[in-house]
Amino acid sequence: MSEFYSIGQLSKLAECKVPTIRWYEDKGLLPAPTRTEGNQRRYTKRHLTTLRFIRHARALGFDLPAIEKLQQLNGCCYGDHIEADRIAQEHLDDVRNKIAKLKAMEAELVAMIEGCDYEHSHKCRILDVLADHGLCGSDHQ
Amino acid sequence: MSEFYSIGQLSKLAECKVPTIRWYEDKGLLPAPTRTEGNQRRYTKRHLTTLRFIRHARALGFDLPAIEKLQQLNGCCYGDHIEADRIAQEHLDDVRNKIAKLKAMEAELVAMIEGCDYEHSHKCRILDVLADHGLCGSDHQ
DNA sequence: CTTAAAGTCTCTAGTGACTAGAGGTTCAAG
DNA sequence: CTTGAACCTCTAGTCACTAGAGACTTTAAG
Repeated sequence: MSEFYSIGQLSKLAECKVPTIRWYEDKGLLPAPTRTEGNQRRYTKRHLTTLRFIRHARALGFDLPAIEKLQQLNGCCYGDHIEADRIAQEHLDDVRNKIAKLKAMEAELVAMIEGCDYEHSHKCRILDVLADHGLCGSDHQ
Repeated sequence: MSEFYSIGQLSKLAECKVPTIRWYEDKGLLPAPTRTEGNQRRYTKRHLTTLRFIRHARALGFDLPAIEKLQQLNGCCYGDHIEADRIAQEHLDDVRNKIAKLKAMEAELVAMIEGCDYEHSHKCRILDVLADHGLCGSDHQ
């Protein structure tokens, strides 16, 4: 078994685009790998694990600074566990806030679209509502 | 009643920051107002109406190209109504997609946080799950 | 061994919708 | 007339990438 992956191989294995890998290295999330004599990157299994960690955390919506903090915790002591929990909980709150906002948007959009009875009124409620916040029910920001 | 607003007054009336107003003008969403001899902007009620339309549409999550299209519809003919409806519906689908994705994230975050029983296992499930996608249930991207 | 194709390198610029700041000018009140 | 708030333009920064240019390296076929 060959020990090294090129950036393209790593890209396929981790389902992460090549420029994104380089970008993570640039930002310090993925350690710089060794290079060939011709200056091309050669990665190890460890890099693959790290990259998968990053991608998984991204898929869950963590931002890069949070991921960097999570990486520094290795989970072997109680403090690490508490801190990981705090970061995850904070992010969960964030996600829930976003959901709430989007649901408010959704409700208002539905009301707007369904309330539009052009056939009868010959006025488009969608454009009316947009023009006048007073015409819509909720107090979105 | 004075006919004109300064950019600061408009800002307060429309609850929109001053640089944002200038930026909308730059992007062609808000018509360029007249200027004083000293080159300061002077807005009319019409500008206020337009700016409120933009802000309301933004609050509902429409992006600027969509808002520009909506502005060009005045709602007085059937075609306008159909088009406004199409744009709104498309955006609603978008919003619902985002909600679905966030809910998937939420579920997985909750599972991760609640499944973390550090007291017993002395391993932090949060970090474990992030390191290995296989440990989590869903097929988020 | 040569050659061609595919892969890789660095660097810059663009995305969306603003926001922040520098450095200078104008307005309105007293 | 002075002062200070508001205004002007322009540039750069945000986030997490993505796209592209132009040059170099690696790999597989012949």
